[in-house]
Amino acid sequence: MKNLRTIEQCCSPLLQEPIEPAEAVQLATAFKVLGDPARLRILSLIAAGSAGEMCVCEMVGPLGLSQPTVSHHLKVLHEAGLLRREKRGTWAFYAVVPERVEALRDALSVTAAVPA
Amino acid sequence: MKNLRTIEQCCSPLLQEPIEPAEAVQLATAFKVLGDPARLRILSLIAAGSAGEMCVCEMVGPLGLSQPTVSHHLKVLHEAGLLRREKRGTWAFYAVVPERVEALRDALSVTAAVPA
DNA sequence: ATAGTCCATCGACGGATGTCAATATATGGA
DNA sequence: TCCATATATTGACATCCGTCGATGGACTAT
Repeated sequence: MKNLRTIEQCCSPLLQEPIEPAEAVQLATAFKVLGDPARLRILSLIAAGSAGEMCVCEMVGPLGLSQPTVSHHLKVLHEAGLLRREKRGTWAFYAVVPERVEALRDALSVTAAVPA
Repeated sequence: MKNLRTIEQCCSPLLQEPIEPAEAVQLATAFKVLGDPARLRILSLIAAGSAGEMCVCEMVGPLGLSQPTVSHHLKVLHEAGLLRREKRGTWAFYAVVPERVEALRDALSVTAAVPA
């Protein structure tokens, strides 16, 4: 698990221009993070919730996984830049970083993107 | 490697509605396919090429991988519905299935999608 | 028929990954 | 200070995955 901080510049649309080997590694690393059911459920759990954020203790039950396992997945998602972490008291609250998800989404664009 | 044929109905936007555990498995299986540099490069190589399709012998060189390895990745991409295969003579031509890529792209939508 | 080319499959190997129990760390309250 | 709660880390385990060499199967041309 390296190079997770430098994925920021990634995600040119791989179906439109030939992708560089190095960029392929970056993108693949990001998609690999999404390639686990537990992590997708964590993202959905947080994003579809009403608060926009969620503490770890609220996730363990619904996910049906042990607390260390949930903590592990949260770390992976956080290091991939997909989750923001805020510690308040003993609790750790996690929120989705939408721009990060959008960036990965844009990499899968088939037609040219509309400028913002 | 199972359930690769039934991913067709997948991909409701996971950040907007809570995702079902079974659907999370389907989606994760699909993203896992994208979570490899070689497979991303294969998709890009074919899609960014001028013909829209490419035979295996044209990929081995640029990818710098052995022919069995390339064949393995092509199989994975094909079973995931991301590549279409057509055999002509001794050659096997592969083409990207854009709708499949779009479907995965839509799963990462943050805002509601515009109906076609 | 024989040889050659293209592609897929098999078997094996090393490394990565998801999971949990046990433990550590930190924060807040009695 | 001491205990309880919340989270992170460690260590271990089984499984999965990417890779290659060797082989097999199909088609073409000579």
